[in-house]
Amino acid sequence: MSVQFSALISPVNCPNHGTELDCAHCGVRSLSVCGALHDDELVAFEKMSKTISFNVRETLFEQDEPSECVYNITTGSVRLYKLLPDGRRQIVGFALPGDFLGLALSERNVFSADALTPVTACQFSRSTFSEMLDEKPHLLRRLHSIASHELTLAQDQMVILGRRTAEEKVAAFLIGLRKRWGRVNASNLHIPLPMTRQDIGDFLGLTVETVSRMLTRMAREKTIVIVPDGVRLLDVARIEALAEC
Amino acid sequence: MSVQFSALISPVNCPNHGTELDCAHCGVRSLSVCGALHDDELVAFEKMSKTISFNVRETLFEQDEPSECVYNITTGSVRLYKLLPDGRRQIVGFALPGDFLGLALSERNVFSADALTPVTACQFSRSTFSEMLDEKPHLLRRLHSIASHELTLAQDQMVILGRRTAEEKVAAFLIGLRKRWGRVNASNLHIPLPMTRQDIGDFLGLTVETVSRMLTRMAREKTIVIVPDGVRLLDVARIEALAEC
DNA sequence: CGTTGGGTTGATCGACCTCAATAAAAGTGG
DNA sequence: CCACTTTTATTGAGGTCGATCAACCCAACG
Repeated sequence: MSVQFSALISPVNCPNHGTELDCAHCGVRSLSVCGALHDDELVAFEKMSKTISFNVRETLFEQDEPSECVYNITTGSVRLYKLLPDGRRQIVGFALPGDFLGLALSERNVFSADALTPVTACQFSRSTFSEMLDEKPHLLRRLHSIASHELTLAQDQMVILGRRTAEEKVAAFLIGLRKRWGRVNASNLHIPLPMTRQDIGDFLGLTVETVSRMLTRMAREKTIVIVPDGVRLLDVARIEALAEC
Repeated sequence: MSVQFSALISPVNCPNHGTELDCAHCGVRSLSVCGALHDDELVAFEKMSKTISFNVRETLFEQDEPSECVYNITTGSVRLYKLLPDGRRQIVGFALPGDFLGLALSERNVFSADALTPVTACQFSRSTFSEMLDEKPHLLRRLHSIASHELTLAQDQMVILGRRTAEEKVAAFLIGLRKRWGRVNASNLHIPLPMTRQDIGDFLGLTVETVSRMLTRMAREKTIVIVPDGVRLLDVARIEALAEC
């Protein structure tokens, strides 16, 4: 992981020298917006982008601030959240490699984003990106398809938040993450959890303690094993039954 | 209301005779996808659509069924919901006049939709509509902008579901509806509630009883008045404070 | 080696749910 | 127009799931 990471952030040292090499060899291209582009378009596309990296806990952008850029995550994970004035927090999603941030193309950011792990991303000026959408309808089509998918996921999350028990929430969370990691990473029984228990709680509408208790319970019942930085699923069928029902 | 309604459903009696009159005089055009079209495009657009009406409780489409059509609501309200196998229900939204159903353009419906009141809508074949998007990038752009907005609303709803108290949920619900009715209907202190208390509960992750109790409490404290088919806001600032915080 | 930030575990509390009864409203058919 | 049923809304009493509060563990780190 650390090897892969340092290899991928190397372009950061010369951010204005976008070479063809990056996009052509990008592991997440097929998953991303860029997957919609032909090889020749990709060269122009790459010139408009800048590889950028963030350290752990570093902020990509903040809620309500003017939205200057959009991002395509290449490595690492990002948490996306909204804060209430009194400090309550709702995490609206976790961005993984291949995910696009800035779908709304709105004047101001509708949530905050910060890095859970070291992160690399392709950064585009929002206005440049928006102009590109007017020139390349198939890119817009792709973006719309991604946004629709996100909307569907958000609606699934509404079911989880509104109508499921703590145990079902945690099970659904694990199943959802497993599916998403599966797009990036073949191993699908080990689920990396780069976020804290607090983050999971703020995503599921639970407290840290409840998340911890549910995970320990599942571990006690041999449904999962808690490992450093994640969990390993032992009884996928059981977790899916909890999540689906 | 009943007069307006019967006037608007008249085209239903001759569904294949879309006349220019409808779109040109449509009260919600500027709010809808169709707002993106020029007058000349509108004629072609209209030919592809069919005015359709639904009675109270009638189903527009059901979750997981193949998605044949997309709809643009012209009058009435629709509830959109997901069911869990054990009967628990999460309402993911209410569609009002001007709202578009079928943003995802997916093969199968991701939620069910049925009419809360008599409803009229413009119906398009999904495939026809999708082809039209390829020909008219500005229509796609409009659709994407609507989808992004819906995504933002869904994320706001996640905050409500995950991190707010029962009273705040009901307050946020009223404020949200007020804003949306304001686009259709100028009167903004009277808020029509075409849905039942059960529906509101299933939207907010509460039970009927809790919704009823919160509304009665707000009425007792002179924040609102409960009227037939809706509420009237007395102290908007107070409700907004509850919703915002 | 003290400090700090996660994570776990236990005891208690309370917001909301559940269950039950009643009231009010809306259909329905004569 | 009125009995009758059905649906929706309200209100109360009591129970419970997850929150809160508090203690403790452990690993990372200067």
